[in-house]
Amino acid sequence: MHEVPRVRFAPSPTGYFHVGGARTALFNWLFAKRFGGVFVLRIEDTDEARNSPEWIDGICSALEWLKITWDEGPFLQSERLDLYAEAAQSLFRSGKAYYCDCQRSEIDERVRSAGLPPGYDGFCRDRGLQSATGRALRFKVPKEGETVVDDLVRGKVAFENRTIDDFILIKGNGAPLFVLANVVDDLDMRISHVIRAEEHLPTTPKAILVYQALGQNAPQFAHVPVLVNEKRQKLSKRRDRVAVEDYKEMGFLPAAMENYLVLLGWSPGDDREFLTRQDELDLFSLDRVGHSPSFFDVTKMLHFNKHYLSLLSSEELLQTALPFLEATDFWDGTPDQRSSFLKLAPEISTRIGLVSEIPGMVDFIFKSQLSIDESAFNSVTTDSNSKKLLERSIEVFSGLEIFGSSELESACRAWAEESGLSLRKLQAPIRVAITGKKVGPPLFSAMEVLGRETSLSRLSDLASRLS
RNA sequence: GGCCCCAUCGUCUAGAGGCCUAGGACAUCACCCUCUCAAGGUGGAGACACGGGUUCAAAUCCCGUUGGGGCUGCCA
Repeated sequence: MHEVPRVRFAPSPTGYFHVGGARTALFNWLFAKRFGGVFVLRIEDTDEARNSPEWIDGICSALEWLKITWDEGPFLQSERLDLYAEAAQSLFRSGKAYYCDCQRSEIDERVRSAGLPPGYDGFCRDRGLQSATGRALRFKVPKEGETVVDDLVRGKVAFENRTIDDFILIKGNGAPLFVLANVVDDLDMRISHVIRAEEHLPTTPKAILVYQALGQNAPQFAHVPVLVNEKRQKLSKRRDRVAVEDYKEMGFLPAAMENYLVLLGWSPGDDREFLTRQDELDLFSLDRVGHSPSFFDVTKMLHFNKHYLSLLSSEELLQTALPFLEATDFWDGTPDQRSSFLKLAPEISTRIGLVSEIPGMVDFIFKSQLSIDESAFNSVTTDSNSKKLLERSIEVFSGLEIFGSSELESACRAWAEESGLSLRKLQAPIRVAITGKKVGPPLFSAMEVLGRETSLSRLSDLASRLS
């Protein structure tokens, strides 16, 4: 490569930022950064009817969340309309494009009665129409020959020109269609590699034809496979859960999402799966991108999330948990609360799959009034020994010099020994009394964090509720 | 309908003619570990869509079939 690559990510702001878009952006970013290149962010908002400016912020913040940074942009196509108009005029003047006043219904009618395949029939191709309001500008596709896309991931893909309709360059309202806008911008922004989803492959010969008509060289293309749902259909905003924002709110870590996404359609070639950003940078290449669509499997992404969660330090876990804690009614972020959280953090990081599970895992420490799960409470009441065990536990724990997890544990083990009960059995009602749940972080650590006074009072609280 | 793409365990994939009795990971099952639950460990089940070629040899190359998907818009 003689020059540093310049790539672009060009989403259209028609909804929440899509996981498929995130993967495309990531591939672009990795490709550019691996070779010291430039990543351009461009917003394709030429269709007024479908775009909404508020989605742009969402796209940018999702990219930032994933640490996919752009070097140039965001450029808005809506602010570059004169550039497209200029290119369109030059195409018209050189006879490479023509004006058309056909309505869709007229075209359909003609095509249907002539028994032609759906598409434009070239009705205005030789009518010599001049520019007028409401008239669209169409590209005059050569009748002969073929246009070859030399794709970096799929190889050469040939399209016969006669199968390509005279497509629209400028709409009747004067706005450009994406093919034109894309070509003009990619030229203007000196884009060297267009890396995008496979769904764009069929429109690529059109773009190439426009480059040729403009007397310019086309960039290199690389079409990466699409992401599909469980029915193997392209992920869609309407029917599938695709918003990056949603996954963030569910409690996925950006590093986990990135690691999962990079493996969708690409692999490093060996058995490694956990990859750091640096690994990805060292290893990513377009020739290792696969050719078939990948199912976006949240279950596997959850596995990556667990892994990255378990890697966090206590302080990091607190930081990532904060937005979720602050949404609860028991967290007020006092130094005491923070230090309690930090003490228990190592015990919870391997017990959660999502950051959003953290509040439910630690609430018992912070709630002044413990609520006991119905099923947990039932499990205690159905065991006739529970009350005795709880009362005895108070005696055992009260005698402790130090209320620490190892002291609590040894005391329980000794008690289990003398009573002939298993530790498993013995701790069950205590756990419910302390945490209000049947499962949770290790009991003795939980009690240590909670402290002697609160622990003992919770034990007697539950004991007194039993007959 | 036309054009184009794709095809290895349920899923993500490794595999670029002999290393394949097809490897790994997720999910799943069993066991171990264990104060609950996780985590971790060990093991099990589980795939080259089909049919023809080419070749001494094919998951790998070619053709076809089947299946899936995308595009076919004055959306991107």
